[in-house]
Amino acid sequence: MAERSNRQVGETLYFMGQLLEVLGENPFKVRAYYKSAEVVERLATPVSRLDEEQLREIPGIGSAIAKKIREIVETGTFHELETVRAGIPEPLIELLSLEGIGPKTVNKLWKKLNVQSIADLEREAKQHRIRAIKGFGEKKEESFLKAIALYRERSGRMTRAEADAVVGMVVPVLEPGTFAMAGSYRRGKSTIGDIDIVSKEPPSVANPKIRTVAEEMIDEGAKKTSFRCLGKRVDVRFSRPEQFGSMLLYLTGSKPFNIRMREYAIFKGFKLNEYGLEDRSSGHLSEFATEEEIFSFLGMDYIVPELREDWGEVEAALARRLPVLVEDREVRGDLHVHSTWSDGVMSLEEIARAGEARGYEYILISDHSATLGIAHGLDEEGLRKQMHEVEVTNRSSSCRLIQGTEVDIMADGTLGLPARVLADVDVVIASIHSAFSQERDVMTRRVLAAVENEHVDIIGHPTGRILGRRQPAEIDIPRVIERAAETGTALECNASPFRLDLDDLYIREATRKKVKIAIGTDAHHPEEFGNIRYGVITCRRGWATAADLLNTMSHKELMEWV
DNA sequence: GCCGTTTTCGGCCCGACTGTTTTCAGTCG
Repeated sequence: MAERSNRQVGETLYFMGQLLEVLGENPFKVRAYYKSAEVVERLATPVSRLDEEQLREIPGIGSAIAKKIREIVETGTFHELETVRAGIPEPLIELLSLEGIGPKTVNKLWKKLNVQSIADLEREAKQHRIRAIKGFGEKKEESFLKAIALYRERSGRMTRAEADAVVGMVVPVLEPGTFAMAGSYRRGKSTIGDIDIVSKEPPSVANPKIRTVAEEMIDEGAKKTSFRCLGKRVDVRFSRPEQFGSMLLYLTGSKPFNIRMREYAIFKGFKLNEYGLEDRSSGHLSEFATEEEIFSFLGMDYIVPELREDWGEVEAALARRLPVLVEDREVRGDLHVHSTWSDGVMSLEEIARAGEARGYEYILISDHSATLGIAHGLDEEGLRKQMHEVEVTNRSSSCRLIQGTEVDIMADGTLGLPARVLADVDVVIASIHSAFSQERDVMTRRVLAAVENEHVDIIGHPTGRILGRRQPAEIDIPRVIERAAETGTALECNASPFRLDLDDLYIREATRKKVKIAIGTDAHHPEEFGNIRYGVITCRRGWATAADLLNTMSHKELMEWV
């Protein structure tokens, strides 16, 4: 039987939450299902391996949901879900994806007009039958049609590069020094839903400038403005400078982190909101210009944005046991770069100059092996010629090029170059570039074979995902991490904004198991060297310290490590 | 349905904005 992935289990729990919500169930019960879904999906360990008792120990999962998870693992669903599902038309749930439509609206449309799908809603709105319902009017009909149109052309979450493009449009119209980025952008997530900004400028000053870059103003109030830019939603909250810290804390989130912080504030006798901390007995409001002052006021260490996920960081901050995360400036080199010897556009000379310009000690030249047809890879002879050119280039460069290769992990788990060649290469990255749809067991064994190969130093982009285009391959990453810990193999955090692979949760699992992480940009073009920051921030989200990375080692230490 | 630094029962974050309303419900973040 195929093992159920955490994603599948999470989606099932999430679906239950949606069904209950549309039925008008107790909102806290609904929240419990959503919360458990989220917890399961960001757990590195597969829930299918945990028994009921172990599941119950996970915060957010109680005895009822623990039982249901076991049921999902064994049967793919659970009895109560099937009972509830039978009473609701399936396409109804999709209506929840429309902007401005929540469970109450879905329920009302269903009960009053027998709307069961988006197509039904579109028809009813066009024929002006919505306005017949009490509480709904002409504007609702318009907004439903607009939401449907928007949903059909939806482009989903942004890569970090796309988000940077939106930011690049908006930021130039704002006054320098008067604003800060917030939301998932600031937290460094690998994909971004919308762009959040906190501004000290009053809306009367900022809004006219914003309109010049907005395709559409979604709403404009005295305290916030929402608009669309490059098709993406941007939210701006306005704040007085004295309250800037509270507003930034609030808008940075995450939502679970905010809830945790506000609960803790209640425990300490305060109400926490975006304006400050209000003493619950006296009503006195303390204001904070910076986030640091808020953490200090509550008696905890400062939590950097990357850690704000309610992932144990609040407890760690209270106990003053937060990790010291790796920083950009500690990175001494890039561990995955392609040259004109395979599918890159840079010569070795150009790569060395780029490395010097960035102040790097070294760059790992990791061109493809010849098995990958599309990438014009190197065979044994080509690789030996490249070794010579690397040597020559290094004579006149302060940034050392390290001879490496990115060798294919073939469908059967063997490598694309013979062992005698790999033995002569300083650093070997082994990656999967083909046969992504193998079954989980086959796929996992394939990667494990590479981990166990004595010549392999790093597993490149381990899950193979391409954000928005290709799901992660069916690989048991926790098992790969366990084995990598035993063999001393490093795992890559590929810094391409289209990959960010491994992602934060596996980085955290890997560092817990003392597996080293190698950040590589996979750069094929000179402008891609800057992507290293996406890799660093992803590692920070995975609680990685400088000691967890290969990139923080000196050239000498790195060579000793391999 | 979860959880307990105040609780094994009774809470569960907090506020902005829109549309449809004469005071609020619903949605969103």
